[in-house]
Amino acid sequence: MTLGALSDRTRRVLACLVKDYIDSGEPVASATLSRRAGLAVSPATIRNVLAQLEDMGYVSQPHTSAGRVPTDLGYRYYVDMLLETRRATRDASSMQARLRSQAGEAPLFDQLLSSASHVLFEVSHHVGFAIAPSDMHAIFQRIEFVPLTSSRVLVVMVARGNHVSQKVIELGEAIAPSALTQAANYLNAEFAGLSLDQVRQAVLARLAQERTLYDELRAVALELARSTLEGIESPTAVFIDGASSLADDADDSNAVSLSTLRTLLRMVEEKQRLVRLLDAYLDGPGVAVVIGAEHPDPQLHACSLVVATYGEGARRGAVGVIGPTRMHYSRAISVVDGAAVAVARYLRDQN
Amino acid sequence: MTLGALSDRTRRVLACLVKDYIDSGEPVASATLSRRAGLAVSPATIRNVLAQLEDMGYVSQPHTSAGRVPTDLGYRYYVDMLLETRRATRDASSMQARLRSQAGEAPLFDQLLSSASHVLFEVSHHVGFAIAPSDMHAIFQRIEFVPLTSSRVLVVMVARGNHVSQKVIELGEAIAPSALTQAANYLNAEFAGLSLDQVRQAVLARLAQERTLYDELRAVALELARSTLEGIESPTAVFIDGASSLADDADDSNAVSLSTLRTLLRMVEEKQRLVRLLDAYLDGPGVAVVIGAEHPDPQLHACSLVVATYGEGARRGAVGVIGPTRMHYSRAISVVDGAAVAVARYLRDQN
DNA sequence: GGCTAGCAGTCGATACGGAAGACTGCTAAT
DNA sequence: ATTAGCAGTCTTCCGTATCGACTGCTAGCC
Repeated sequence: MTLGALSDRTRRVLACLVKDYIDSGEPVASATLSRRAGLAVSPATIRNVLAQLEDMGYVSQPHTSAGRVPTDLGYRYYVDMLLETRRATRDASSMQARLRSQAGEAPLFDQLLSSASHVLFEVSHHVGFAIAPSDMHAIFQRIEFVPLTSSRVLVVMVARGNHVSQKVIELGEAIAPSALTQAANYLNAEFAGLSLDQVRQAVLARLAQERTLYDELRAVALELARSTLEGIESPTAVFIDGASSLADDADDSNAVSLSTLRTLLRMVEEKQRLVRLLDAYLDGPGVAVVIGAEHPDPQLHACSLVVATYGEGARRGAVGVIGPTRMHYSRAISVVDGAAVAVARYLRDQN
Repeated sequence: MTLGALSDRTRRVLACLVKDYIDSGEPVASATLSRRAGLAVSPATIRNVLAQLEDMGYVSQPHTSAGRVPTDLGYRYYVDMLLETRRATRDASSMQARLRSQAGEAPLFDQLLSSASHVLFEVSHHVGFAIAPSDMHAIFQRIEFVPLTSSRVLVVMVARGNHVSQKVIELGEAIAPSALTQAANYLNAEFAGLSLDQVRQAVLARLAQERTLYDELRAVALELARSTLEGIESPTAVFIDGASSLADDADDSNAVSLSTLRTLLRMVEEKQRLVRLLDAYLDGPGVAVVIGAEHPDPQLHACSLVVATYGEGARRGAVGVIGPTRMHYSRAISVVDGAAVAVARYLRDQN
């Protein structure tokens, strides 16, 4: 469906209708459009146009004597128009400023993402989220062992981009603090610069090779590294803010029903569901919009998703907004785009 | 209001009415009570009793020809009966088992609390939460500095009870990794065993005294410690789970309205509000229940709160459940009590 | 051919009324 | 003190009537 398939006038009518409906939430009448679309034609003419648009599936009537409401396809057309015109006018600087004032000067990566979800919420008035890249492909920078008790160790692992993760390891036997320091030194010297995935493979390979354990220090270090990296891939870090906006959406009877509200709240809790959901959508760079019935999950047919990726290759994460299909798309798109750019810039600056 | 002010029969009628209403959500009729209360009296007699209870403010009628519904005062009486009989029959072991299977073998303190909020939600089907004690009174155990760049340092601080906090510090000038290690050694040797509050005061005092800086190493260490402890008191860690249950409560028209749902969702986001709320209620040990209009905030008049503290003195935190006034109190009370005991036991076991 | 004025037609929203059903409160009897 | 019986009250549910907001269509106009 190319953008040129509709006449210029028809397009303007559709755009005006969608905008009006997004603002008011009420079905839009032909008289209203005749007044506001700036086309100097009578309501009757608009009605003819609307009848065409309805045939093509862009708008629909809740009932015979009501105005028109955009269908998901109508929203889609409108959003595609927005995305088309937007390419020229990106402006990430205001978003970046907001993000900085929210996150502070030297945020950890997690703090940055958390702030991003918050700002996305504040600006869009919908649920905002930010998803970290999978840990597996993070670049190993440093590991540190902090003794808690004689046989229990806190591992702090730093990956490039101020990405910190921590874990407690229970050891079979007591281990001296000095041995821990040496182990950390060994691992830091040996593996810095590799991805966590590569580190894990390398560690396993060496453990298999040097089964003879002629060097006890090295054996301990490798064993510690193995335990640390053991379950690292499973949970992707996800930050969500603005669930309270869903209550506002549920107020409008024609926005979000209680059952979709429940679904969304569940998703906010069980964040990995959101990750799985996004995996299906993310391919190219730039902002993607998924509208209503375009979702595979029927529970989400009342929702739209605006999402953009940041980072490159395997080190890719996403930020975005979830709201009712009747969403202020132009604002959502620009804020999500801005956030993605700002996060990408952060990662680049942290070399 | 002592528990004895009502005759035995009247009390049984009230208890049965509350239980029935909690189960069904419908106003309870005199005929129903006559059947179920096990009192072998006719509905007419029950009606007389109900009229008394209504005069005393324990029950009310939604309208003239409806059954009775407990008032907040009625719930209060019922809950006080529960708390009275419960003292004997505490059983925290099943809760502890659940918690362990959720949190794993060697959880960080934060992980434990997060799991606690989750289990509270799962068992009670209402919003579960867990609040950490204020950081200020945590016992300093160990500090570690991890260099990120030449002038940026990641601080990892461990407090007793597997309580880890981290922060990035931006330094004015470059600092050598070896200096960081020495600084950490110095601080660990000097301050282990003090509360963070005490550490901070000691650090400030020494910085003021030794303004001459004759020992550069020590000056650097103290400065690092100062930066680390600078903003430590502000946010108390709060873990909340089960916001999606609010959607279920909002289904029942007579449970929670959309506006209180909004208020609660806001509280889930802005977690510090919950902390402030609780500060008002927590005094003694054991389970406390706040019902409906007993809340100072009118927005919460449709909600009840079941909460218990763990820990002692200044190192005290809380766990609990929030739900509609029509809540399954007996289950909520026992699960909250169990969780508090389990968390307290964890802290004790971590020496 | 495209545009528009006018008009009949459709459907939701609102208000009203009456019947059914669920309990209660009261009274009088036990 | 308890209870059976009954009148009274209020919600809920349905059907009907009216009002108002739009549309679709047709006929006429540029």
